[in-house]
Amino acid sequence: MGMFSKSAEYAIRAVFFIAKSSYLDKKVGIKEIANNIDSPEPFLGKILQQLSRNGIVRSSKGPNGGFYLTDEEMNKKLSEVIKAIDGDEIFIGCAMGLSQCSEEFPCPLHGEFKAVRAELTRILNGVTLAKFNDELVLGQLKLNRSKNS
Amino acid sequence: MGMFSKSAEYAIRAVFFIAKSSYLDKKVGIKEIANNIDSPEPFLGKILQQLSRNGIVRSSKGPNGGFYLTDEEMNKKLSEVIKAIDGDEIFIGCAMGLSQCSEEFPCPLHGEFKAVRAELTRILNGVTLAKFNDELVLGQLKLNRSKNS
DNA sequence: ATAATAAAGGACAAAAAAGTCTTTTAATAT
DNA sequence: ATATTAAAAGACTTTTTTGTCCTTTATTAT
Repeated sequence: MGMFSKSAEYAIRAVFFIAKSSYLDKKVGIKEIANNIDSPEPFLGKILQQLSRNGIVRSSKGPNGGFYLTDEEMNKKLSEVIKAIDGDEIFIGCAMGLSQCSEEFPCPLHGEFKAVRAELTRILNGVTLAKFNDELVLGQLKLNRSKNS
Repeated sequence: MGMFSKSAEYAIRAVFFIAKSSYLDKKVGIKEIANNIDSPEPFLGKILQQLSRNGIVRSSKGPNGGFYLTDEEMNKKLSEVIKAIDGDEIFIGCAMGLSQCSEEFPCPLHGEFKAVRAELTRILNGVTLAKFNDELVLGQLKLNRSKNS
């Protein structure tokens, strides 16, 4: 695995895609999202449910329904997206997996990993969903695996 | 999960413990390691096998056998331990899981995550197994979950 | 009201990670 | 040589993660 779980990776891509659509006041369905971010459709459904329950995205049922973001969600940090899916272990946990590791009783790597976690936190707190929308809307960035740039 | 897999966490703790024993020219068996780092004994065996195959630790069979490190292994970087178990995805992979993400065709988070990965790499390359031995041998650091400091 | 649409929810299946058990191989002490 | 010790190897089980499918609920257009 990479830095995050597969679910969290899908979540990030999905949220960016929804943000892009919301920019045009357009709700998007699971199918369209899945097609655009290369994710299995039913599995993505589960992830979107979680994001919805955690207030990261909004949804409406029925015809013309789908997922969307309001200004409120646009200002969510990427760290909140990650936490909604993977929890906060990556932000606070001990690198060696020692539950009793703390400032008071630091593990051998505690000091070193503080820097890594701080950098990770700083960056993921600094990125809001709105922040990338311009680039995404301009088409300079892509969320899927298509070959042609 | 945290930053690394459970297996990698056990591996780091085990390698530090073996380093500490090797400092005293003492080989250690799976059972003793497992007891001291809070890991399931047979599972740890598998992990030590992998570390051995990858040249991170040495082992000898038979009476008075066990795991140990020579000066050569003492100079291994922590990043090599992680890579032996988890592979190198965490050091090179795209945060969003996009396989085609690259310098040329960066994903929306590419630039931001470069900094995180660089910091992670810098730290894990900077830590050799020998480096922590003094502290460990002096007993200032611990590798298990025991309550009394 | 009714039909159509789309997310929510729950039960299930497959794959991967984590963990266990037993047998084999290599080393060493007697 | 033989018994003993300890890692290596392989087969297996459990748990977690990932992924699928089917039914229900809510919304909207007619």
